[in-house]
Amino acid sequence: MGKSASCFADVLSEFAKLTDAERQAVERLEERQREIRRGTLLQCANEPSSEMFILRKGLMMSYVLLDDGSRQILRFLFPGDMLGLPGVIYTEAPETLCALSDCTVCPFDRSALSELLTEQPRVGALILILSQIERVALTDRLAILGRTSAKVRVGALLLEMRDRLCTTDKNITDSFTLGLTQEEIGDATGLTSVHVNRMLRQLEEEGFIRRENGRVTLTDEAALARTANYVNRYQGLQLGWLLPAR
Amino acid sequence: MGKSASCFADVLSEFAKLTDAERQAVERLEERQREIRRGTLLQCANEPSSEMFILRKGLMMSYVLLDDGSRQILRFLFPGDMLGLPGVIYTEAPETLCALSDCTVCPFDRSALSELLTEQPRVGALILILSQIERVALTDRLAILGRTSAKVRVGALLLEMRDRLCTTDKNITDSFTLGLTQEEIGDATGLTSVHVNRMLRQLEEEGFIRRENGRVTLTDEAALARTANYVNRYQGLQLGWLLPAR
DNA sequence: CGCTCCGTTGAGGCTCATCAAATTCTGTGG
DNA sequence: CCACAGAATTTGATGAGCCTCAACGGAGCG
Repeated sequence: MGKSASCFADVLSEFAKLTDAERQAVERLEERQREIRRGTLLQCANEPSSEMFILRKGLMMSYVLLDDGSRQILRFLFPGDMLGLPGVIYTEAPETLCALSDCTVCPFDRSALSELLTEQPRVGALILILSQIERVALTDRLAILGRTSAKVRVGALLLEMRDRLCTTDKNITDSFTLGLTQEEIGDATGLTSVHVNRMLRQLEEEGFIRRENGRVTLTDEAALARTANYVNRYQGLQLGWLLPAR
Repeated sequence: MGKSASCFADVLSEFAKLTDAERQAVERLEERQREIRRGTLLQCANEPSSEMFILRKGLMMSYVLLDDGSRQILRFLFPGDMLGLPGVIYTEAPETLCALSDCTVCPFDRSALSELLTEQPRVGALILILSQIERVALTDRLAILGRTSAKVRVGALLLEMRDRLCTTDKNITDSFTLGLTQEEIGDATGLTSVHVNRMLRQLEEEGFIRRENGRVTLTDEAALARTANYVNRYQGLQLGWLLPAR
């Protein structure tokens, strides 16, 4: 694979071979590049926004704050993800985008997206597919939050993080550094950090995981996936029908 | 408005004026039409599916069953909605589509979508926008499930249902028939039907709503919306930048 | 060296689930 | 039109799961 000129083109290529023209058009989204520090906000909920981003390096999250002060993390964002589309279609962004580590992002104007969609319809179709994958991942989390116990929620988060980290770093198998505080895990799973702590401990005691200073090892991945109804939504796709070979 | 040849074209027209060619292409999705009875399943989770639908009349839902037997309702579906896209991009559908009332649906093959996307890029862009609106509605629900009390969850569901019913029936203001059992409300909000019952009663006692055999009246909509952080995601859109007038 | 952030642990209380049963509503066939 | 069966709603009692509050230890950093 190596360092491609475009992270996002690499993601799209997983689903369909791009023509040269398509690849060039996609690469234009990543012409500019910006380094941001951990904690930086790229977009703020309830504020106007006209920029979007491709995340090139690092870990980010999107979240909302409710007015009792509690936070719900909606999604973790990984290299190759396109960020901020919901923000630019509304007059006020529905969510906040925040860097969880130092990151590299490529900002682009919404007009760049508009051009890309109208001039490269196949790319538009692939972006729609990505949007649907994200949708399904969100509905999975909805079911987890609505219908499962704290222990299962934490386990499901670990599985999802592992799988998403894998797409960036193919070396990862069952051991990885999470890069999240227990409070962040709690805000993603609808729990308090205190209870997350107890659940991690319990998962460890019951032999599902092992922990050594920030590093997590899944020791019984199959059992974890079974209790959490977990499915990796970046696999099992069938897109042959969508884009005729040309 | 009147009876247009295409429900879906009417939805798209809310966001951008369609050309004649675009409208015709969209109308092709609704060439066939099928009446289905309450309880009919159009698509089953974990089974292959190659068909999609436009819902023309009635109320449907999508849900998943966890293997402890509990059900999470993911989304309620209203006339003008496109159904089943997540189902056709995966080899096995991620969710079940079920009719909550007698419905009229227009089935179409996935190749019809493929053609539409490649031949009418602006329509593709609009479908992407619809997909993003749905995404934001889902993240709103994620925050509700993760971070709010049972009472707020039920209140938020009432508000959302009212707003979605409004787009079909412009007469509705603050009073409407919900068309859901308390068990269904529970499965959508992550509660038991017993607790939904108590919350409805409490909302009534506290003057937020009134109920008369299946009909709900929102008597203090503003307060309800405030406590639930509710935003109607079909409003507040800004799409002028997306599709150049032609 | 002190400060802050994060993880850890304990005690107690509230919210919501569970179980059970009575009552009302709905629809269907006689 | 009525009788009946099944579904949906309502209510109560009990307890589990998770939150809240509080305190302490350790790691990183100025």
